[in-house]
Amino acid sequence: MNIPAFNNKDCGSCPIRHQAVCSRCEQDELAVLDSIKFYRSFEAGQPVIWAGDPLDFVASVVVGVASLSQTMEDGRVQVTGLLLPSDFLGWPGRSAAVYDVTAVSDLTLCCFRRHPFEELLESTPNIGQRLLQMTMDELDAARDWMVVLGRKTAREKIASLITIFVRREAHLQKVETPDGTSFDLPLTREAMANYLGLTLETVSRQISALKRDKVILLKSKRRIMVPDFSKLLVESGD
Amino acid sequence: MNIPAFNNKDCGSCPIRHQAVCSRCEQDELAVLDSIKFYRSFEAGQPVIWAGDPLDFVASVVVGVASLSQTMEDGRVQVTGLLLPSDFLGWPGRSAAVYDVTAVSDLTLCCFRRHPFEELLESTPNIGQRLLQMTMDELDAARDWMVVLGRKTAREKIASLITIFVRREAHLQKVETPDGTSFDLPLTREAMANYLGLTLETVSRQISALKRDKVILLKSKRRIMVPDFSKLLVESGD
DNA sequence: AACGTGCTTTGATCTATGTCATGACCCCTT
DNA sequence: AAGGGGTCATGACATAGATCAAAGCACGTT
Repeated sequence: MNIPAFNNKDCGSCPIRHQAVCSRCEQDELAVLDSIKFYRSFEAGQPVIWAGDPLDFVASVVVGVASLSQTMEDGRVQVTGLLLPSDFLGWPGRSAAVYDVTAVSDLTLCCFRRHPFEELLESTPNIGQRLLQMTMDELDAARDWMVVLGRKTAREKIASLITIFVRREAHLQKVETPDGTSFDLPLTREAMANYLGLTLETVSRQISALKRDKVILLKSKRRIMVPDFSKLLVESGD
Repeated sequence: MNIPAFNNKDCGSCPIRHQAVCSRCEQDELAVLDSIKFYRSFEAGQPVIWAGDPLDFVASVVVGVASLSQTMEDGRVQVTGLLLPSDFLGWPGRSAAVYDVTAVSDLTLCCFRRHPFEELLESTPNIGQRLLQMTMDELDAARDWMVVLGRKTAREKIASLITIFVRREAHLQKVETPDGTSFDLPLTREAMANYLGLTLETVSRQISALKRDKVILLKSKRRIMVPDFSKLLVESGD
């Protein structure tokens, strides 16, 4: 039981300082945010909050991946969002979580107490305007994902998911061409299935098929290498 | 070629005055908005804008229904959003449309020139804050729809879509219980299919099945009556 | 009244993906 | 080394929904 530590509590050297909801803030605004912030960490697999539970903070993802999901009465699960570093988590104006939130990998959140944060949204335009921008981007991403869920084949779905991880990895490594990028899948086959609207067996079969067709190379069950990104893009259907 | 007219250009008696992006505005703020606004109307079936085309306004839907959609290279289409009266259309901060926008029924938009509107977002908190609230609600709605696309059966999808229309109709008529609500489907079978990630044949078959099972009654191919809303909800899977 | 067009329904058949079942692999504990 | 839990791969089979095809219906036009 090792809770991942995050010891760097200084905004000045925060890894998401210039992408997160606080990115437009000046020193004085940052000081106010600092007074209502605290960090929380979660182990991979642990729940952050369940839908309907009271939630008195909002947060930025600092390190790791979180998922938003909904579960139907009979147990069917759909993941409706992946939150990567700098993404915003929370529902200003609501006192309870709307969706289940789970730490997919080890996760560190920079949390802000909800009430004072809501006051800052009214009083500090740089925060509200940045959050509006981020929320509109998330909405476009959600709409793009609907095409994946509604119209793509299983193979295209898997390829689409892998492109997300490749792009993220290339971005993190500041590489301009993503050819040859390799990385660890942060999701289990089951979690991928729940994000893609498939079963885990189909996910497994399609990954095997992409491997057989040399679109991806598997160094281990989790570690993937993409030799030719454009080939992957063709397989993803867009 | 009869473009639907909308002659009421006075915000004071605008039907969406208290739900739209302008809902929090005071008289003086409304006067500024008024100076950058104009109305546009579209016939059912007409395109409003294509993805990628330059778009120099944002808008509120005043009357009618618009759809957002994406088309894949091989022609597969996914509708990623329905915009009903008071919903916001547009991409502040972007000079081009992100998705195809189509008038599903006869449609009237209250348009604001984009550049001055963006300035208002900076200078008039009541507008930016309302837009943030609306965008977060849209994002939650998009995530709810992902469950429909990813995890529901064809029958559940149809039932889910009908509940949306029933709720809207009951809301418009200010009826508290939606039992017995009747209304015209604003979408063709094909448009429903594109929203639900199905083919039009499957849509047609499932509507026939729900009719056979007395979940819905069809007065004509388009006009629907829902005798027992709770029965419909059960069929929708949530 | 006849015709054409867009929308819808329905039938027959096919297929991608789900379901069920088994075994492999890997890592941790004893 | 043996056992056990979590994860993953793969085969055999079932089925929901897609595809292909035909025809019905509601219209506006000639």
